[in-house]
Amino acid sequence: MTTDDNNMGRTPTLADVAGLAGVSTATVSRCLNSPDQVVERTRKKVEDAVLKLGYAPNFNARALAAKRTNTIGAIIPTMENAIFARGLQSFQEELGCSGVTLLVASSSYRTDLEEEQIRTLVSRGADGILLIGLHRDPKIYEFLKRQNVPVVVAWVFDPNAKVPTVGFDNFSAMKALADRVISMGHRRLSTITASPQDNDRASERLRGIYASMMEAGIPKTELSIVEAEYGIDEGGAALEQLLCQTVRPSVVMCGNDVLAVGAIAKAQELGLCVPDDISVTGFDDIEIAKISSPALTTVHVPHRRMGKEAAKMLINLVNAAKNQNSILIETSLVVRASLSGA
Amino acid sequence: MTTDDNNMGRTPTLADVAGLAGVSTATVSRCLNSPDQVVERTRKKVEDAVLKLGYAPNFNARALAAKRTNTIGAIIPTMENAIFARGLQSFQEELGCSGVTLLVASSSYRTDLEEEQIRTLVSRGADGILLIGLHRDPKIYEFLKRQNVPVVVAWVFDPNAKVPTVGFDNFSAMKALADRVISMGHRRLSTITASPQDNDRASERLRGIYASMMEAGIPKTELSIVEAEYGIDEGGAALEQLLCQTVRPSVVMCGNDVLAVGAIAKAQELGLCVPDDISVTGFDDIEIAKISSPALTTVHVPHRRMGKEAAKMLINLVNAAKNQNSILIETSLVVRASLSGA
DNA sequence: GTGCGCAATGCAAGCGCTTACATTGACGGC
DNA sequence: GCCGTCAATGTAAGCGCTTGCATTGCGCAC
Repeated sequence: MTTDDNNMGRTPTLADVAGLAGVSTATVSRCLNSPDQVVERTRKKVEDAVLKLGYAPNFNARALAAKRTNTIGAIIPTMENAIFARGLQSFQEELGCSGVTLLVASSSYRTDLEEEQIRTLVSRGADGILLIGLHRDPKIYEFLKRQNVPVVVAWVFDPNAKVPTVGFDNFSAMKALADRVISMGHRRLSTITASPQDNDRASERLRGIYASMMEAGIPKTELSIVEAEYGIDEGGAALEQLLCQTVRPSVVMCGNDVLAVGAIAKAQELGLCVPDDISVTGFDDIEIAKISSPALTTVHVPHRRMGKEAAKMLINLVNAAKNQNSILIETSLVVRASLSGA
Repeated sequence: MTTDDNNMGRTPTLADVAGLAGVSTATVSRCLNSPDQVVERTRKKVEDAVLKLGYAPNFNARALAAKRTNTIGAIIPTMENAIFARGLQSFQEELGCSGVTLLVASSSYRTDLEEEQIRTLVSRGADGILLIGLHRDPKIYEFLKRQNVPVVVAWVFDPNAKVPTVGFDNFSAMKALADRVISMGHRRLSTITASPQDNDRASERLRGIYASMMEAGIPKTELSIVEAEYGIDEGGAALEQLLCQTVRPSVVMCGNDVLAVGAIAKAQELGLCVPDDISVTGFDDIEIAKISSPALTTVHVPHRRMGKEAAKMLINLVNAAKNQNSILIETSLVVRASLSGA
């Protein structure tokens, strides 16, 4: 027994396998990547050697040589709530069907971090990237184009964007909800929203509320706005802030279900009855919307379908590089007990 | 203007930067990795070239040459609920402090998938790996050891395991809860749990319940068990199943808060009053535990601290390779309204 | 002025893999 | 029996980077 061909020291390489199997590295490589090019007998020898050595290919070397990673990256604002997790899960499942691995990073809603992570993903050789929302420094899109990395943007729909989008119309969805709210007699409106600054979903939804108010002839000033990060406790805190104001709003439209559930809990804690004293609405229709008490009026977003479509589109782009048309995901109003007439 | 030194075609490489800056590739590399080895004037030239070219280093090439990726991998059972997400978030934050990137994969609670993903992470050159729970094929641990990739296991505590763990004592935590439940007079017990088959957290917690029953002289048969995947709807379905049995349990101890919230919602839907007709307990103490109505009796797990400690430990292992001692994360009982006397 | 030490830089050998191209040899048609 | 064909395999040139070692040239002590 020699000292170097067996399981001593270094982790085994392609060359080790080739040596053991008595073939060239090229043949081993072919066994791994396109087995049908190799005759049965040879393949068997190679497979035995692989097993015996416990060989695992070095991904980085492979990526370097092949200039392809079969990897797609996604950057989401946060992993901490179910909203993105669910869409991402089906995104991942769909990718998996095509043998593509998903790399996830979360930006904590910070554009600087996001930018850094985009660079990281690119330099890791992601064949494509999924981003949430369109709003970001144009330089990033240039960078991506220059690096030849296709991008799909999800969670928003904009057929005129310079990158394909898979998502819903945040403006119209929220406007539809606001229309309903206003039609039920609400006039003193309020909203708890993520900062619309760097967040086009939030700003579009806000626009939706304003548009609805305008149509109903309600002055803009009738909407009180509190910004909050997404979280149950944050929703509660935001509600308290709203209640401090001179006129108490009759309804609070929350940027998502998590905020809404927090707001409801806090309202109840403060002795208010939802919806009699104050109505609350959410956005997303995640599971807690249904089990909240009172159950949450919200906008249903088919996250899974969105994730799946985004994956398909990205795979197409990676493979064929032909342009893809943006896909509109339809949302729907779900009216439940947390909303009542004013 | 020549055709190849500027921003045409290919993405720029180290050599391009070196050419533009009029230095060697080694110098450029040093500028990027240990700037203090390079004199100011040279560094400036290089930085200008980098900017001008929009150069981004090729991670794979770097990893191949340097045999280090500054990357740590984590495989969690699911991204779909907040339980792991939160621990992972602080894990990531802590890693970020040391300039380490996190790669996340989710195994959907499937051991075969997990194994595959471990191989993927290793072949991607992860410097270390975080795993949830100890229970898995010993071969995997051997593989990891052979590949020289340090591992930390979280969510469980076992000082005798062959790998360091950062977690809590699932057995004792659940036993403490069961002790409380039983001390309140409950005798007809039930539990909704993940399949304890491949899940040591679940099996330990189950053992905890049995241990408590035994101490109280309650026969094992008094515990009805329903297995369910983690999810609100699944919790509801499991509850229905429990209610079909001849004797209705007076308490249902759920494997986590998500199941518990689902069970509560379903019970209420069926016209039962919680806790008067049936008590419900959870595990984890995530945010919804507090806002559920009635609020959930559960076991508080400091997920953030666990994530942070795991990160520190893994970084130590990667750097120094000295053995680390397992860390016990203390849990605590949180008694809220969902549990009452039998 | 000479020589030494040392900081700054360059040279070039890989890292482990893929793949275009070259080589081999078995087989069948003539 | 010869040769063309083609499938199976081998050869070797990179992929873009890091890094040990060699080289350069500067400042200083003498």
